[in-house]
Amino acid sequence: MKTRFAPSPTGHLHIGGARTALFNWLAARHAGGEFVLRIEDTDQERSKDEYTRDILGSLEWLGLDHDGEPVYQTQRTGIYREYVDRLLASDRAYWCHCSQERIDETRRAALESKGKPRYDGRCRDLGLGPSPGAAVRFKCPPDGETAWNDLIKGPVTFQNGELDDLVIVRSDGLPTYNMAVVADDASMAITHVLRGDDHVNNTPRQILLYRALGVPVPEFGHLPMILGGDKKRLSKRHGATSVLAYREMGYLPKALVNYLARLGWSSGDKEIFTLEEMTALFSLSSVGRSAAVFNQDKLDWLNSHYIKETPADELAGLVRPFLAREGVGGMPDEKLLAAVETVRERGKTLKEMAEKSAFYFMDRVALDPKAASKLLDGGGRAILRSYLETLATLPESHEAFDGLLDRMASELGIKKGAAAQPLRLALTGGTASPGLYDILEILGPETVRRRIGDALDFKG
RNA sequence: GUCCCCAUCGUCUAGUCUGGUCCAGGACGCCGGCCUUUCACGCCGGCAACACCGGUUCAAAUCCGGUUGGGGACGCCA
Repeated sequence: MKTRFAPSPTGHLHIGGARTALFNWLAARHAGGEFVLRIEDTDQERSKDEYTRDILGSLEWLGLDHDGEPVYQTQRTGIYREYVDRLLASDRAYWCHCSQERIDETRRAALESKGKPRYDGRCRDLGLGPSPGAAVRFKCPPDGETAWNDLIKGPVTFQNGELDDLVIVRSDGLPTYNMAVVADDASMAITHVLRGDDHVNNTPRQILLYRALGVPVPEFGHLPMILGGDKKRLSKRHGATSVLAYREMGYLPKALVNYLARLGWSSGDKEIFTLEEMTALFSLSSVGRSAAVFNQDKLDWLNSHYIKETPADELAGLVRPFLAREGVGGMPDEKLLAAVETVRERGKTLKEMAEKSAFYFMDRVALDPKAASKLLDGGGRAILRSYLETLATLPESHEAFDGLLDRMASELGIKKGAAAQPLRLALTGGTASPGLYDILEILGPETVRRRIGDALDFKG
């Protein structure tokens, strides 16, 4: 088995493309076959190198390695020329001199009369030759039907009469998508073409092209679309769609891959999969046929799961750049590690973890005004002063802090929670945080004293 | 408009091929409780679906037909 992922570098690699790549990768790896990458850059207008880099970087981040070097369509024009010549020579294609205006007009008229917009075949039997501005069209059989057994959808049939004579070489000499894909997949010996559902209606045209060329037709499998919450095809207006945007938001590649795999594919009740497990279990026959709605809550859950599993030192290294974005850095590894551990179960993303742990590393924390006005009244300040006194007598160890809250509460005759909140506010600036004993230990006596002092000085 | 495809909890899905074991299972989310120094984590419990109509059959989520709904495609873009 040989599969390929063939994105066009006209935008960032998005969620849908990533899943297509993943399924191609899984199918190939499961079968011990090859997975190759082909950059479909024949659209001179919109293709950009930065997008190619984005696609390559995204796949690498996801851990989807490809065999061999990526193939670029713009470097294969000789191959296309060869295939087109064969079609021309065998009278399966012809030169078309129709102007863009005439074609547009025909289409407009067809749409107006509620028909299917299609080329009327004016140049089909004119025996025209090449000329500047001319295009080459494929002679589509007017009768009969073209069918295939889709690996995911099952049997699909199209009446050839529905198809028209598609352009296979544009007037600029470059092949169009359908021609290039067929020439490439044929010459690269691709055995299984797995792509988005939006390509089903290209498939009969391509099969016709394969047959006209007299080359083996590969197997086809069309993956259901990924939709947004409104059940419309996932797009920018649904929020982040590019793979790298998810990296920026603090998602782990394992989580994204796991999520994407479960979008359309399943293996019984299993939800958590490593790439290795997916590879072992993957089967196109267990890929669903209906479109799936992208659900970030579930992605978040998976991300939390993988965050919980990540070894401490690795996790600390992953959070560090996010902390830098929060404006803190230069902390010793040991302190970073301890701090990150306290937020490991409190953040759904690396970004959230950084946000929740930044207070450890700031010179001064800004007190949440609402909480301050509520907690730093006379009583609250008295509690803080008690902490100052008590803490001064304590050795700086976690064991020493043990039970501190209980002692303070009984000493002051208040509830444990009431004793904790003013201190939490002073130390972290807010009312929700990791455990106070951990914070006391990580912050150290000097910082603790200073922050309590700052809170006592706070003027609402 | 034409063509193609799809249809189980709010969402992802198991079950559909090989009808009965499914008054439909799991997961996310949601709700309630427990734990608790806050927030989380964790644990326990709960709500929640076979789109509709006909047919076949002793029996249908599962097979057939239709309806409705949804998606996709109709480029010298890919």
